Amino acid sequence: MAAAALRSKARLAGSSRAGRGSGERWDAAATRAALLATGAALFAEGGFDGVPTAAVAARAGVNKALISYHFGGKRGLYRAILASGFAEMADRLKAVEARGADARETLRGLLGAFAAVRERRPDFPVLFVREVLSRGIDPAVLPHLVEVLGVTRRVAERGMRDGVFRRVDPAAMHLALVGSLVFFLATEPARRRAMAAHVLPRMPDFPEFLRYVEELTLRGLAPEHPSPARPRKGAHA
Amino acid sequence: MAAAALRSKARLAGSSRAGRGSGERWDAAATRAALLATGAALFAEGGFDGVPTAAVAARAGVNKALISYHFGGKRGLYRAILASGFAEMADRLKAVEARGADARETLRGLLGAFAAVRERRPDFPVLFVREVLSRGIDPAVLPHLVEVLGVTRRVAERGMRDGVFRRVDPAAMHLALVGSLVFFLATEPARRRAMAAHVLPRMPDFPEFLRYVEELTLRGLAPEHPSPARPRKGAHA
DNA sequence: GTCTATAGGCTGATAGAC
DNA sequence: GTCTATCAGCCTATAGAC
Repeated sequence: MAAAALRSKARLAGSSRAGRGSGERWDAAATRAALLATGAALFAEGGFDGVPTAAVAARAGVNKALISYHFGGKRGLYRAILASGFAEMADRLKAVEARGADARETLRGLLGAFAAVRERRPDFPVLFVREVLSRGIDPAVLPHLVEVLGVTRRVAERGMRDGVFRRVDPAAMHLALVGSLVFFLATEPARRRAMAAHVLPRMPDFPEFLRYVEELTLRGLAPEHPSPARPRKGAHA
Repeated sequence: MAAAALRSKARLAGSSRAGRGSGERWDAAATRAALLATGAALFAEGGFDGVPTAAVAARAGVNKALISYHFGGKRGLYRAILASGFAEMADRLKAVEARGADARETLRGLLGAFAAVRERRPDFPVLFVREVLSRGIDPAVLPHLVEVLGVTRRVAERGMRDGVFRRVDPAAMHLALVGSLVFFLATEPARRRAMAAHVLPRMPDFPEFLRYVEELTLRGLAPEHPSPARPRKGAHA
């Protein structure tokens, strides 16, 4: 997690930075990437107010002053971290939606997208919860939130239209789904620690939990009768 | 929310404080109560690190130094707030369990207990989430958490034994249920603000959401066949 | 772009009078 | 039990050298 490691990682994923003169070819981009990555990890653990900029800079192997230089201050860094996480989340969900599968299959895909995000950005769920707990949602992330809401709303509506879901409030479905997943992920570190210390019994890991939520939701949303709403056409299962 | 109001509120709910000499009869208890109430509200909004002790003291109408005197410092006050909230939550859930109704009815009762806690302590859900997000769960609240976990686990097991729930992991059921409810409540303030600013569409209020979760869970947990496991006895609905 | 040094603000805790 | 006054520590931001 030292400067070198983070910087070379950033270099590999470098955002199209063509070579320059001598020693400083990808330094700026690497600095930013290191600060974003370290900031995500530390802010997730301690919250915005709980982490000094010195800690972020040190663990990123970067000078304190560069936070102000590149992000305009601590708050700016925090915003940048959030925005990038939300953007990725929204993009993935929209990609699943674009596949155009039926409602049940799309819903499964959305759960899979959650798993993918968790894989790539394990800190994001915690940051997400912290943000939505805070006084006001950052104006920069709100559009992404609205997009996500739109995706799940459309799945719900499509499912109801096609007769594979019973009549429910799409927003309630969204909140229940997102809430249980995000809560699970956000509290996973604490749960893991408690289990390691044997103060909590064994609890499911994320794949197991995902399966439970998927099953519960698909069963819980199933219409009363095998296939009622679709114009007409005999039962199909 | 000034000193006077909080103190008299505390006096009414005073914890068996017999009269004393002259002016200071219930002052100490009232001071503690005011600090606990104000602290809960402010820490919920801003988090532990986000709220100065001066702010808590001022809004409680109490002197800053009394936080150290009565609670041994800021952290001590925070702990006391958490502990009392968790204790009430655990007590309510156990009371529902003690009613001894069948699993489905008990599950409904547990959801009702959530609603009751939210009524009496609107800040608790947020504090709960913040706590479980933090580095380590406070040793003082952990026992309560384990108790809560035990209650839902027993409901799940009983439901499965009686054949009214299909076979699921009780811990997964617990996490999905608690997660969606707590997430809803913890994010309600932010959602409300966003809806007032017309940047979010209308979303369900808590009673509506509770009904959705109850319905989803009971349907989603229902066994495949009307009444399979219970020794024998024809279908019952 | 990066780094050092430092300014300036705020915070939690306490000593000691009442 | 309550209050005033004060202090030592930490934290963010920036000026200016390289």
